[in-house]
Amino acid sequence: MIKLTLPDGSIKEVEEGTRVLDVAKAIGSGLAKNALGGMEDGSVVELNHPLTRDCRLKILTFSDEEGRRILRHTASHIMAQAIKRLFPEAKLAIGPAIDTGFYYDMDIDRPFTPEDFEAIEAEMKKIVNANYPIIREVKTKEDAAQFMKEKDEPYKVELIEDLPNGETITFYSQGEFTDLCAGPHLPSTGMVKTFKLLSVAGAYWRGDEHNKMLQRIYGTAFTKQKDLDDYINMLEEAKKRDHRKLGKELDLFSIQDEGPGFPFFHPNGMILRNELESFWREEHAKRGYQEIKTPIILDEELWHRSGHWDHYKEDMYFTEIDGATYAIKPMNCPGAILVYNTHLHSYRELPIRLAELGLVHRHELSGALHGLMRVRCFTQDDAHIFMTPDQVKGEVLGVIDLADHFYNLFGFDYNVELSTRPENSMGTDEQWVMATDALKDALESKGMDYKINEGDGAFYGPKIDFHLKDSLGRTWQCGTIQLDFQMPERFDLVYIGQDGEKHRPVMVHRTILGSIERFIGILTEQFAGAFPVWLSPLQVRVIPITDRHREYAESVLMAVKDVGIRADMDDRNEKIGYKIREAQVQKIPYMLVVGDKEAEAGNVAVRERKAGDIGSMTTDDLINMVKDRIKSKSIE
RNA sequence: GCUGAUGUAGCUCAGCUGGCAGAGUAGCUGAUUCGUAAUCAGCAGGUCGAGGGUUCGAAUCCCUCCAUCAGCUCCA
Repeated sequence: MIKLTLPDGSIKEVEEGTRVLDVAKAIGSGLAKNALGGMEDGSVVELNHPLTRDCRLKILTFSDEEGRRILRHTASHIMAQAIKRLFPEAKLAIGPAIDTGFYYDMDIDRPFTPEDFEAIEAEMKKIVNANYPIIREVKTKEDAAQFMKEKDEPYKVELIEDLPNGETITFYSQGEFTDLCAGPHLPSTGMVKTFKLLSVAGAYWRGDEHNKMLQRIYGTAFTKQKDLDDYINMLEEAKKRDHRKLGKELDLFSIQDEGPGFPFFHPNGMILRNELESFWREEHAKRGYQEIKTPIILDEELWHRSGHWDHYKEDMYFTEIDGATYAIKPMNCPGAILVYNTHLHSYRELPIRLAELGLVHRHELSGALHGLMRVRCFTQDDAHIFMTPDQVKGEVLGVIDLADHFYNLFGFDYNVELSTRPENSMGTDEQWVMATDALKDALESKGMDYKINEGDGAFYGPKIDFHLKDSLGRTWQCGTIQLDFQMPERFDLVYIGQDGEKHRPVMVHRTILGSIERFIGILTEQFAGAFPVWLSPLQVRVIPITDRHREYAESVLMAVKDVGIRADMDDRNEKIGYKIREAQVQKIPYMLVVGDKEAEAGNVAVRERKAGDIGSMTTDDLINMVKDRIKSKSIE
């Protein structure tokens, strides 16, 4: 007998060799029905896995991330099997589960169309109904390679050949279909009840743009039809929150054929943007930042000195002035450095925090452009902090706190990544280790969870990145903290220390919002266009019921505008429902309906965009309520 | 940049195997003066993304380019 410790702490004794599924059955038939796999001492195992030692065991269901992955991985095999039946010439590459479903990469000359999905799904249904047992098998590397050569699956052969020698190589078979796969899988194809193919797109073999482009079919799978329906519904809802759609509807910005990736901000968008920027300025002034502004076009020679020429030229735009070449800045750092170098600095002045809302231009690939999220010109809420080496930790912690402050204000969830030394970077290994450890140390002393992104740092130093989610859950880098020992060296930055000698300062590049444009995109999706009152382009709309109330409405409007609230009046000759609907569609936070009753009592009938009609109050009370909301930056 | 899809009125979209370019909505004009998500009528609105080709005839078929969307790659 062996002892299993279950998640609730209870201990279950079973015979050695008992399968995970049998344990689930012994616990309860409901659990057995929902079981998709097991977690044995922290590693994922299949339902058919025999337990041979004392362990901690958890039965995985669809509510576990790992459980979902097992289901969806099996679904991807079923899809591959169906495609091989319909298109035997398709060559299989890889087919993993992902957070929202699964995909399989195939090499086939004929492009898949969404119309093919129906046929593939129908074939998948047959495979599910046939309920083939899924059988695991181990082969030696030689046998495995031989097997896939015979099947004429070149991508699989390549995968096998890249595995270390002596590795056990597992295969999974269901019916006539056998695939190289590490597993785990469900015990049979009949357990994949609900699935749907979603899209097809190109993907490079092994993610390398020099390799052949394969076709990737995305799908998803659930245990219940309702969950699938909810997921499809969620995708529909997310489309309504898309900042590109809302940006047009709310007249915030536009992107035109005349300037791909170069957004135009409209009056409404500028109000929001200016509010955001003035808040940003206040918060930075409070924390000892000084604001600067540096030119957009600077001599090419500067970019040779900074290292951008060697490491970033491909992403830069250039222009010519009086026969000399100038670069359009892709980053603000060299400008900030030139400002620093206009004086000799004392250690007493450090840290010097030079902030800049700097407009940068970068040549992004045309296919990468995405609304305001990825553009070719954007305003970084940049700052460069010049400091002594022993001030680094304190400064980095200060920036982490500031980022947290901003993100919390909007109720954003964010995740943190630490990016290490990339290829084609400047400096010595020692400098990189030192810089990377300093950032790690700061994160750990904050007790923050973070993911390491190997080789993803800037060319001059490692970085901490803050990622925010859009309406579809895709993440976008916003804040960043980059530690730099290189530029101070290259520009011979110095400060005079206590000893009267010259010393080399350390430099931090950092953003909080990242790019104002991207941040506005994220904000739009987070609030589905119903911005917090303080950011709303229009905060109050006065709506007289008929012409005869116009005069009173005018006096209300004047009173509201007088205290600095952004307000207008809809005195068109339309029915009240029509005007309300329009204001509602524009997501105006407060609608003030005024008719006979209000004019007589000196009141306003208040409709809030989310709560609806919240009753009558005096104009003064309304003004105070709105002012409080604005002042507190309430997100409701 | 790559793979695939898409591009028709300000916006959302219809337009079949090639045969007079449409709807809803927004806009303008008039009527209606109305109590919390769409009042009625009329008018106007187009180089069918751009350029080339096939054809008696092209929004529709072919080619090239541009832009957008999804994904890959890349990145704030």
